[in-house]
Amino acid sequence: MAAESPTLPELRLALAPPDVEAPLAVAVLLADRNRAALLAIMRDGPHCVCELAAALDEHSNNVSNHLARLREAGLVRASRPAADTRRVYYERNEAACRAALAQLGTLLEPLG
Amino acid sequence: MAAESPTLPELRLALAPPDVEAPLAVAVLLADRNRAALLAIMRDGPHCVCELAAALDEHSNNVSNHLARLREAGLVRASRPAADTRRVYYERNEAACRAALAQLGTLLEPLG
DNA sequence: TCGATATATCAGCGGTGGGTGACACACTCC
DNA sequence: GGAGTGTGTCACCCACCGCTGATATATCGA
Repeated sequence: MAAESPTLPELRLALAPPDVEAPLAVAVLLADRNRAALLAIMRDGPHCVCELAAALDEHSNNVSNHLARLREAGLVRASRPAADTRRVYYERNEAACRAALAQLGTLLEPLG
Repeated sequence: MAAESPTLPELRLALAPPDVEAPLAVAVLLADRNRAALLAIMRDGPHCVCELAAALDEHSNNVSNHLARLREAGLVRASRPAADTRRVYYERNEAACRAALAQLGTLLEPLG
């Protein structure tokens, strides 16, 4: 459904829509205030869901839902430590976070 | 509307919701396929709206709208070059793009 | 076992934002 | 001036997504 223009300036080609799926997926994940805040809070170490929910003043089921999204993307890990088996602690996967930032770099950094 | 939990594990405080406005604004901008693709395409230099619209197979008014959003955020610049005063050429503001990536780094990079 | 706490999952609702179409404006060429 | 092209703006519609409430599961203490 493009506006067809028969004569584009100086016939500039290389006009295939670039593949932005990977950086787009990262941006969509970060484009929510609660998910962004969750990642920011967890920079100082692991936290359980109830802590994070209290910090954000949100229902824990909502926070759990956002954490699941981040976990599916690999940005955070969940564990139930032996010292506190009742709670689930989430922590950042720093390697994955670095990789995600690198993906965004494909949009925001200059070419090559 | 938080799930109030009277006894958080080991009284972990510092539970104020962090300020994520700036990186969030960047992420929201990038979290659209057309805007992400626009930034990616413009890495190889300035393009006019009709070129970009053709590349994305989108209506030019829609592309113009997305470019306006990017321009308001400072990520791109618009100009009407003397060689082709009929068209408006958009180019990336690399300094602003670097700054935007740095903002996202506050979410994805380790603390301090 | 029963109750309480913590987390997870899901259907349904409502607000937000992108696409579309109509229109206005700028510029060039005839 | 008038036609054609390129760009910008806006109201409207609709799909998508986050929040909510209900429910299920897990773990521990009494």
